[in-house]
Amino acid sequence: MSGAGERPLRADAARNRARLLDVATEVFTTRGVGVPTEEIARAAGVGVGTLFRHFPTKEALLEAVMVRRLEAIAARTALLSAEPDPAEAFFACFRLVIEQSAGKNEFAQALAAAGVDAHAALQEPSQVIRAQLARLLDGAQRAGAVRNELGLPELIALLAGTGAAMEQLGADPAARERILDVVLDGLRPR
Amino acid sequence: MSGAGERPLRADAARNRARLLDVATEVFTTRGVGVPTEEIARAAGVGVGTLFRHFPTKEALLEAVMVRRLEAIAARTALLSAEPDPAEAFFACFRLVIEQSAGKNEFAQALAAAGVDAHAALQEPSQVIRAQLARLLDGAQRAGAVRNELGLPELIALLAGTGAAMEQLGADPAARERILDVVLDGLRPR
Amino acid sequence: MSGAGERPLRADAARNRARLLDVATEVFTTRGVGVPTEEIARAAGVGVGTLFRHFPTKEALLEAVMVRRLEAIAARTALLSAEPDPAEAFFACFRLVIEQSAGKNEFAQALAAAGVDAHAALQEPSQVIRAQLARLLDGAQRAGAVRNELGLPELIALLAGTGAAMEQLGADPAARERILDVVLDGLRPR
Amino acid sequence: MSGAGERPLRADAARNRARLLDVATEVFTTRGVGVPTEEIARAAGVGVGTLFRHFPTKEALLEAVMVRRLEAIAARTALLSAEPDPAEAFFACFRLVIEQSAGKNEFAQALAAAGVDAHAALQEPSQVIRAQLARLLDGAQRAGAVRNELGLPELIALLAGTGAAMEQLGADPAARERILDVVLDGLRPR
DNA sequence: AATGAATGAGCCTTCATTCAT
DNA sequence: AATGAATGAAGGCTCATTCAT
Repeated sequence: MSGAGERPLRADAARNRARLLDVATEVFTTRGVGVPTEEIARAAGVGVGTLFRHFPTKEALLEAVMVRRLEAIAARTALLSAEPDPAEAFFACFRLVIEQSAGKNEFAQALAAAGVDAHAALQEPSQVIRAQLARLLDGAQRAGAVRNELGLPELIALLAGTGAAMEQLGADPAARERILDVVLDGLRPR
Repeated sequence: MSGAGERPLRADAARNRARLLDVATEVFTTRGVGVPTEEIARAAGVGVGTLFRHFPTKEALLEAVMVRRLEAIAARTALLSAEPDPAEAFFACFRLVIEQSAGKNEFAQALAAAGVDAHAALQEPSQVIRAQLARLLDGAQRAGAVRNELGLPELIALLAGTGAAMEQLGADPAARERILDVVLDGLRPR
Repeated sequence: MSGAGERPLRADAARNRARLLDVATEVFTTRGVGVPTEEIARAAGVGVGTLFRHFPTKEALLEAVMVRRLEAIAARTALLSAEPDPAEAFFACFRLVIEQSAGKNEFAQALAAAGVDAHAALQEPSQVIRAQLARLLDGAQRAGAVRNELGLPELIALLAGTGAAMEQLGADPAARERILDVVLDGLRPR
Repeated sequence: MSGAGERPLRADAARNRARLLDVATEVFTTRGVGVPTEEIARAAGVGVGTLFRHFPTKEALLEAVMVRRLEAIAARTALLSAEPDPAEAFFACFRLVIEQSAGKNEFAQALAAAGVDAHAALQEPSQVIRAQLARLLDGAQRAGAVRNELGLPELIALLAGTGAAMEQLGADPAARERILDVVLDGLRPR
C-alpha cells in the first residue's frame, strides 16, 4: 500500500535512492550511525545534495533504512501465516526474525525502538510485526508449545536480546545455533 | 595491582577523579557516549581542563569507566568462589552479571567489547572475569546443571544478550524475571 | 530600444518569462532576495531549469525585475510631461514614485542602487528617470515651488528615504499621508 | 542595569567579546548580514569557536550589535532631558539619532525592527528610546514647534527614512544637511 | 523548450583538546 | 592543580547552477 502522494520517480532517481538506502543500511549496521553523510553519498556514487534531496535529514535516512528492514521482516512473517502447525510457525518466525537481524547491530536498536518509539514512520510496520508476533505467540501457547506466562513485550525483548547475543558470535555458526537452542528450549513450558 | 608509575595523588585531586568517574558512568550509561565532555565536567563540578588532566582523552575516560565496572563485577564474581554448590554458584553469577549491567546499555557494549577488544586496559579485568566465568561454567557442567556443549564465548554472548533483552523491559521487574527464567532454564541440559 | 539580438520567443516561453517576472517581483519584494530560486520557479509553475533558461543567473532575474519596475516608473513620469503646471507636475511625480515603491522594500534598494550602480542593464532606465526628475525639479524650482538649493541627488535620496519611511507605516494610510505632507512641505522654499 | 546573572568575564575574554562586537558592527553595516561568521571571527583575530562561545548563534551576534547601538542612542537621548528648551531638545534629538545611524544601513533596519519587533532583547532598549522620543515630541508639540498631528510612529518612520536618505549622500555632507533641513522644516507647523 | 534530478561549494554550528591565567 | 577561554577540524544542511532525460 505505497501511498498516494508519491510520484513515479525517474528511473535514475529511483536507482540513486535505492543505492543510497543499500549503502546506508550497510554502513549504519557495520559502522554505526555516526558515519558522515558525505561518506555515504560518496559510497553510493552521488553527491551530498542528492542524498539530501531524497532524505531531507540524516535521521530521515536512518528511519527509511529501518522502515525497509521492518517491512522486509513483516513480509516474511506474513508468509508464516500459511504454516498449519502453530508451534512450528512460532519457532520458525523466531528464527526468521533473529536471522534477519543477524549481523546488524543497529537493527536490534530498531526493533528495540519499535517497542517504545517516537518516529511515526516506524509505527506502522512495527505494529504489523507486533500483531503477527502476538498471533503466533498466542497460537503456540494454546498449542502448549510456549510458556503461558510470556507476553508480547517479553517476546520482543527476547528477540532483540537473542539477536544481540548472536552478533557476538558472528564467525561461528555452530555456536550461534547453540545459543538459539538455549533460548528456544527456554521458551517451552517447564 | 595498581602499577608503579602512579604517584599518590593529592586528596582533592583524588576526589575530583572519583567524581568524574561517577558522573561519567551515570551519564554515559543513561544518555550514551555522545554527551559532550564539557557537560560531564560541569556535572562533576570541575572545569574541562581538570577532566582532561585526569583522562587525557574522552576515550580514556570511557575506558576507565568500563574498567571500573568490570573490576566491580570481577570482585563480586570472586566472592562466588566460596559457594560450595557449583550449580548454585554458576546461576548466581549469571544473575549477578546481568543485574550489574541491567539498565546500562553502554555496559553491554563494554562486555561485548571485552569479547573481542582492542583496548589494552580492558584486557586485564576482562580476562579475570573470563577466567572466573570459565571456572564456574565448567563446575556447573560437571555438576550436570548446564548443557555440556556450551563454551565460554556462548556464555558471554548470552550474558550480553540477556542484559540487552532485560533493558527493554526496564519498568517491569516481573517481566524481566520471566525473561531471565527462560534463559536460565534454557541453559539446563534437555 | 529592445535590442537586435533577441529572437521572437515562442508564445509559451514568453508567458513563462512573464510569469517568472511577476512571481519574482512579488516574492522578492515581500520576502526579500534570499528566497530560493526553486521556490520562485515552483510558484511560477515551471521547473528551475526554465527559470535559468530565461535568466542565466539569480542576479539577472533580480536585475530584470528592477528594470521592469524602473521602466514602469519612467513610463508614468513621462506622462507628467504633459502637465502644464510645473509645481503640480513635480509634486505629482514625487507622489507617484513614492507610491510605486511603497510597500516594496527591495525597490528602495533598487532606486538607491540606481544612484550609484554597477549593473549596466539598470543604467538606461534609471538614466531616463533621472533625466525626467531633473527636468521636473528644475521646472518646479523656476516656478518657485521648491527650494533652489536642492539638486538631483538630494531629490533621489529623499524619494528613497520617504519611501522607506512610508513602508514602516504600511497599515496606516493616514499616517503615511502625514509623513508625505511633512516632506512635501519641507521641499518648499522657506 | 546590566543584570545579575553575568559573571565578571576574564580580561582577555572581555577584549575578544568587544572586538567581535566591533568587527561585527562594522561588517554587518557595511556589507550586510550575509557575511560568514568565519570571516568576522578572522577579522576579530579569533577562531570561530570563540565567536560562538560568546554569541551562541549568528543571530545572537546580530542582536547584540543592535542592542548596543540602541543603548548608545538611548544614552545620548537621555542627556537631552537636561535641555530646557523643548523645541531645541527635540530637534537636537532628531539630528542625534540620524547621525548615529548615518552610514549604517542595517541600523535603519534595527530601528525599523524596533517598531514591530520580535526579539525580546531588543525590546527593552527600544522601549526606552521610544519613551524618550515620545516625551520630546510631546514637549515640542506643546511648544508649538512641531505639527500636532504627528504621532510617535510617524516620528520613528521619519527618523528611519531620513537616515536612509542620508546614507545615499554619504560623501557629501552639505547635501546631507540640505536633506535634513527639508525634513526638519517639514516637521514644523504650516 | 521544459523538466527536475544531481552537483558541490559554502554556511552555521559543535565539541574534543590545548593553553594562558 | 584547576580553570575555562580559545581553537579549528568536522559535520549536517542549503541552494545556485548544470545537465541528462
